[in-house]
Amino acid sequence: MKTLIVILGPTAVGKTGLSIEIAKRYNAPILSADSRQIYKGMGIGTAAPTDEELGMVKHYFVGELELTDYYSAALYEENFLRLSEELFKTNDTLIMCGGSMMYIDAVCYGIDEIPTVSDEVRSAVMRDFAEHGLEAMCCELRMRDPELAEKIDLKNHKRVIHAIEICRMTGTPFSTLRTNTKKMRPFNILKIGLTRPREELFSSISKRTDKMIAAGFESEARMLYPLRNLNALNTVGYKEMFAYIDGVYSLDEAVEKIKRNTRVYAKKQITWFKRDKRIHWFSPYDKDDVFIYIDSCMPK
RNA sequence: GGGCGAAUACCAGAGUGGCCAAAUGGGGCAGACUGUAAAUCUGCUGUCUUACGACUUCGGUGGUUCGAAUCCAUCUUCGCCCA
Repeated sequence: MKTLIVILGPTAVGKTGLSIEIAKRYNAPILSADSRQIYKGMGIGTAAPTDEELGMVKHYFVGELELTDYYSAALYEENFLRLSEELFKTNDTLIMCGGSMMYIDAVCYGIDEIPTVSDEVRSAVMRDFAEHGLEAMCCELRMRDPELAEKIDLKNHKRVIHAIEICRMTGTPFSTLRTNTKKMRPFNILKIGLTRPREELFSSISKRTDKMIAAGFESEARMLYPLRNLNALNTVGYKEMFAYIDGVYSLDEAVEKIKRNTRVYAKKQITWFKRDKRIHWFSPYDKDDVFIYIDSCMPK
């Protein structure tokens, strides 16, 4: 039986380091589960594995996409499953490492089949939203899919807009496409969550941010600045650096904002992962405990 | 030594007799989440497990008043100015 070891946890907790050690020990490649490290040119700001680290263990899904590429959790699921099937032919163990909650869940539990929204529909909906506002969109949603309108957060324009996109796209209510069923995978999944006391995590975030700056984050951001409107760059770290380049913040202010927004992000990750009872939690310092746990779960 | 000003919840900072447990911002906490998710959105933030409720607060103390964060006296601390 094949095994996928999932290393997850909030940002800056120490996933990369531990995943490499586990990878070496089990002679397994690492499949990153990070919605931003997957893009090219964002290595510093996303704290992606360094060239040295990439040299130690074969990594996938790191620095592969162009910033202009469309991507989503569903695409990730598809790509991941195809790749893992291939890799499992020669490996008993694969490692997934990352903190993108939805990507991890898409692979572990599956995500419903929903057609990709065409550019025409998307821009038409966006235009309507810009012209008529959120309330009008909510009205449309109540008409097209009353069931969903009851369920989703109508103050969250992203949700409302997407729901309408799907309804218009398919001609059927979005809710009929949501099966809410968990898919089975042809491999074992072992979820290792890394966690540390809040204060420690926050100080780690602070230190890592300072390191990014020292490592040349500003010039990386300046390089990407012309592309700042791309979704891939609607990302903690880059947003604040772009505001600094625009003169909205001083560098110090930008750094403070980055630290704060990274803390917020880490909290959201923690909140999400809390729900998943299949995760076994460890301190990143207790490597031996992690190894013992993995060994005890490995089929032999 | 003298004069003036300030002291408000974790921080900053409004409030200058009742509508004040006290605006607003920051920070913090909690939550939602099925297609760009490091996105987007929500709630809480004096204490009392929940509150239409109760209790304790606005530097300290003592007053005035039916009623004080708001007025008076005094003390303490800080800032500025004159010596």
